[in-house]
Amino acid sequence: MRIGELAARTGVSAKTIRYYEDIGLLPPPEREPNGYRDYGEDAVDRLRFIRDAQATGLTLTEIASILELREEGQPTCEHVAELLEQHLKDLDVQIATLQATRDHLATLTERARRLDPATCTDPVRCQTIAEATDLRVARRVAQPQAHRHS
Amino acid sequence: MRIGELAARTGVSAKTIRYYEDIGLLPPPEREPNGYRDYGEDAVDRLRFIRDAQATGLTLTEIASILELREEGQPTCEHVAELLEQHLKDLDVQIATLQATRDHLATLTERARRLDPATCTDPVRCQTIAEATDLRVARRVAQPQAHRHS
DNA sequence: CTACACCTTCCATCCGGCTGGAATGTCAAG
DNA sequence: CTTGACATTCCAGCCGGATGGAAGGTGTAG
Repeated sequence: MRIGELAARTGVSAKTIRYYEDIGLLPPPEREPNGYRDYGEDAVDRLRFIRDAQATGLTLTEIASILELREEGQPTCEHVAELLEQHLKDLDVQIATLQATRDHLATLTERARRLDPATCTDPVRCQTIAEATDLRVARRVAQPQAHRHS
Repeated sequence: MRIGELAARTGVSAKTIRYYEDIGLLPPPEREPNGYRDYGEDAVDRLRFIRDAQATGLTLTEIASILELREEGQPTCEHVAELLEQHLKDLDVQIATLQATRDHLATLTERARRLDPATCTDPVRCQTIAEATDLRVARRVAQPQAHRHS
C-alpha cells in the first residue's frame, strides 16, 4: 500500500511516517517503479505498536531499540533488556500514580461540578484548554482504526 | 524557605521553579528584603501535585487551570470541569492501555533475557539508551522526597 | 491536454519543557 | 576584606516530536 493508505489506516500522518523512517523507526519500504513508497501489512502493525509503546512513555529512540530486538530476534544489546525491565517497573509505578491522581482529580471534578458554571470570565483561556484537551486525546489514545480524518 | 531548599525538597530544580513561576504555574512568592524568593510549605505540596499531574499526561497549561480551580474554590470556567472529566476518562483508557502494553513488553523482555547478552555490537546506542532511561525515570517518576541530587 | 489527488525531497519552523550561562547582588564564615 | 555558596534577571539554546510549505514528479479521469 502507499503512504496515504497507511496513514489512513493507522491515523499517523504521512508526514510523520516519513519522519519515522528518517529517524530509523520504520525500515525504508520498497519503492514502486515511480519511487512511491510501497508498504506491506506489517507496517500497520509496526505503527500501531509504536503508538502504543509511545503511550506508555517510551521515547521514539527507545522504541526503535525494542523494534530492533523484536524483528531480529537478536539481543542488540544487554541494555535493551535492561531498558525493558526498567520500563516495566516504571509502568507499575506510573499506573499506581495514575490511579492515585485519578482519585485526586475526581474530587476536584466533583467540586467543579457543584459550582456555578456561568461565571466563565476568561474565554480565551477556556478555548485554549478545550483545544489542548482535543490535542491530548488525539495524540495519546491509541486509535483502533477509525478516526476523524481531515 | 528559599528556592534552593524548595528545589532540594521537591526534586525540581531552582531553574525549573522560576520557569514555572514565569508561566504562571506557581504564584509569585513573597520576597525577602534582599529580593530572594521566600516560599511557604504549600509550595512543596503544589510542586508535588504538579509533578503527579504531569505524570498523568496533563500539560503544564492544563495543570495551571486545575490549580486555579483548586486554590480559588471557584469555577474559572466550565471547560475546566470538562477538561477534568475528560481527563479522567483518558486516564482510565490510558491505564488499561498501559496494562496491555506492559504485558506485551513483558513478553519481549523475557525473550530478551533468554538470548545471549554478549553480542552487544553498538555501544553508542546502548549508551544513549542508558542515558535516556535515566532521564525518563528522573523526569517522570514522582519523587517522594529522596533523590539523587547532583 | 489539463486538472487533480497523490506522491517525492528538502529545509524551515513550531511547541512544550526545560537548561546553560553571563552578569550581577547578598551575606555568613574564615 | 575576600571567598564561596547561594540568589537575581535575562536571553539564548537544546531536545523530542513533529508540522508547514515550496518545488516538483506521476497517473488516472474527463
